[in-house]
Amino acid sequence: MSVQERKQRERAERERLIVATARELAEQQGWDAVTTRRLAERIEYSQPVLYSHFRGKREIIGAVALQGATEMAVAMRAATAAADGTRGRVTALARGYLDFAERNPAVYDALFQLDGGLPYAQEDTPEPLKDAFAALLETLAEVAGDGVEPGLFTELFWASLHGIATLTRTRRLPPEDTERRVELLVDRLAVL
Amino acid sequence: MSVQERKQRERAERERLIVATARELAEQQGWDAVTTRRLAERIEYSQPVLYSHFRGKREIIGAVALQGATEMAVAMRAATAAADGTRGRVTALARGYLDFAERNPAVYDALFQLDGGLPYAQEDTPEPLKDAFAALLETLAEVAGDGVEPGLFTELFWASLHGIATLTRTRRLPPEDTERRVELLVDRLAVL
DNA sequence: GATTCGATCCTAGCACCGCTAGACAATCGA
DNA sequence: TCGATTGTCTAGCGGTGCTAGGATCGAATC
Repeated sequence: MSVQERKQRERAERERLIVATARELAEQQGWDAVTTRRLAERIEYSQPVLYSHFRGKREIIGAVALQGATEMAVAMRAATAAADGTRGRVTALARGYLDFAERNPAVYDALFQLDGGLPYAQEDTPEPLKDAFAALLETLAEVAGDGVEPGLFTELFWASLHGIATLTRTRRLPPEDTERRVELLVDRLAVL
Repeated sequence: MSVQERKQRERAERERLIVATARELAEQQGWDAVTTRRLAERIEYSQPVLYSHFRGKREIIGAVALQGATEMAVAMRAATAAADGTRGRVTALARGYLDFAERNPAVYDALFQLDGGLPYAQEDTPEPLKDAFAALLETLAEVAGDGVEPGLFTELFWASLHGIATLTRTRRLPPEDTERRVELLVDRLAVL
């Protein structure tokens, strides 16, 4: 029994190593640089080992996304907890979101740009994803306004942040005005 | 002279064929399916011919993007022209934008998701891109509100639409509520 | 303690990718 | 008619994601 348990532990450890290495490589050099060969070399195993843990590259992206979702939820809750007042919390949330996206571009891509094979906005959506959305909802529900579903409002607010984050990072929006855009967004969208 | 002119014409014609074929293939099967081999086969030339017109695949994406920007500007102006009242025009603009994105996903990707090697938000930004932004600005300037730069407001509105468009297409937002999101967006962001 | 047997891992290879060097043919100007 | 230039192609480079099949190793059995 104990031998099997040890093997299982080692296997789980190796899986964590794969995900961590993929994430690290992606943050350092972008997801294009995360090839199965390079990844295999870094974890000091051969390529096929990756396929004994994940169906393919897509699933590895998905694993990074799930890890990222948990961290993102933590980051957003920490940002809002440190802020005062309704308006302050909403602004802090928006900044926290964009900050996370800027600091963890590869994770953000895994979550919201790339195909990680994860189901979103469904019943079988993984818990970390639901929780990240919940973290947004918690703060935004109180500024949705009368007669507006908090969920719908959160989706819209999220979409706006997502647009800012992605367009800014791909240099389609000049980065220097981000703060003003955030303030305008909060001012207009939120009912304070 | 006339011989050279004919050759030049034929060359230009072939370039149009490449761009049109790339776009068609991308809309049919996605950009991943647009490989230089397949593209070459479809235009009935060998692969290297592509490289006598474009530096590489990236530039082909850029060419599709420019074509798409022109069409998008036309589509948005048409949408607003057919609408009545300030609010009607803004709503029509938003719908027109999302409609274009949904109907031309590959072109939309070339414009706003993929790397086509084009400079955005700069002095040397190609005219079609500037004009597409101008088409947004024309309608949105009048609802920016007092003391808010129309350009900044347009960027934010655009980012929100972009977020809705991309998150919806990748199934991260349920598509059935798009119309309600648009109405909420217009209601809140625009100063009517 | 030797031997079987199953799990584990690696080598080698598939078909495909973007891109390019160099051979070849067609066309042009002298 | 001949050389030079232009245009196009074949073939190939190093890379990709992924997998088949063989080697190896350790645990369990005799």
